[in-house]
Amino acid sequence: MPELPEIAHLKGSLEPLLLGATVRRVRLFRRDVVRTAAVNLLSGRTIRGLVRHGKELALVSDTGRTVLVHLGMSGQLSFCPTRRRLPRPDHVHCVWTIESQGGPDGHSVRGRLFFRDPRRFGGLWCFDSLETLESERWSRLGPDALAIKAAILSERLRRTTRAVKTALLDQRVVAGIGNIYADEILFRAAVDPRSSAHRVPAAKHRDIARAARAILASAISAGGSSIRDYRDGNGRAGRFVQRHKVYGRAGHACVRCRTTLRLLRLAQRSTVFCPSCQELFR
DNA sequence: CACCACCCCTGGACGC
DNA sequence: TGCGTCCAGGGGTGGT
Repeated sequence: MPELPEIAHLKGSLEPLLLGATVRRVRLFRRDVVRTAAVNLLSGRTIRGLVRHGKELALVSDTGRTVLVHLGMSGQLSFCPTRRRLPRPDHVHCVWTIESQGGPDGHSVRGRLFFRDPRRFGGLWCFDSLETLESERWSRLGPDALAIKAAILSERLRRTTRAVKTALLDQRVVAGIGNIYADEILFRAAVDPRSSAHRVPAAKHRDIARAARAILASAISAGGSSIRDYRDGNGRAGRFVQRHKVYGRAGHACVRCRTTLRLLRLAQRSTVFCPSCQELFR
C-alpha cells in the first residue's frame, strides 16, 4: 500500500519517538513475517537511526544490527504509549516494548512499537549491519525516486520497451514509486502510461523525473495518501489523497482539460489517465 | 534476457 | 442480515 511518501512521512513521525530509545522486550507472534533465516529483532539494543530507501525503512541499532521493515499493501508500523491499548490488536505480528526519550518535555516514555499487517505481503528482514542490508538487498533497487536525477532515469527508461508506467513501478528501475504516484507523475509529466518507455523522448523522461520529485515531495509534506489503512507512526492519516489529480478519479473530468479520465489495466494494476492531456509515444 | 500472468492474503465495499 | 463477487497502495516466481 504505502509508497515512498508514506514511508518518508512514517520515518519522520517515528524518529522523535525511536531515536535513542532502548528495546526492552520483543514479542514475535508469527515467525514467518521475518523473511530472513536468522531472527534478531534488536532486543536490548538502542535505536540509533532510521534509514529509508524507496518504500523500505530500516531501524539501525547501536551495534549496527539492523531490522528492515517493508509494509507491503496493508502493513503498519506504529507507536502506542504503554497506558493506551493497541488501536487494533488483530494481525499484530511483532511488538517491541521500548523506552523512549521522546516525551513532550524530554521525559522518557515507555511504549510499544508494533508491526501490523493483515494481508502479510509485508515483512521484516534482519541484518548484521546497515552495510549488509545495502549490499545484499538495496543494491538490487534503483536510485531513490525522491531525488532521482533526470539523466539517470532517462538512461534507465531508454533501456526497456515496457510501458512507461510498468517501468516506473519496477523497483529495480527507480525505488519508491507505486500505483498511485505512478499515475500522478505521468499525469503531471503529460505522458500516456501506455507509452513504450524507450519511445518516450529524453525531454519527456526529464519531465517525468521532475514530476516525480515534485509530487513525492509535496505528498510527503501532506503526510502521504491514506486510501484505506495507511497511518503514520502516531496513527494519523495522510491528506495527499485530496490532491490526487487522476488516481481514484476515473470517469471524472480532467482537472486540466475537462476530458473524462479513462480507466484501464496495465501490469495488472488499475491505471487512470487523461487521454487528451497525456501524450502517447509508440 | 525481458516481459507477463499468476499467486500470495485478508478485509471492505457493493449487489442481490 | 447474510452471502457472493470484486477490488485494493506490495512483491516474487515460473512460463513463454
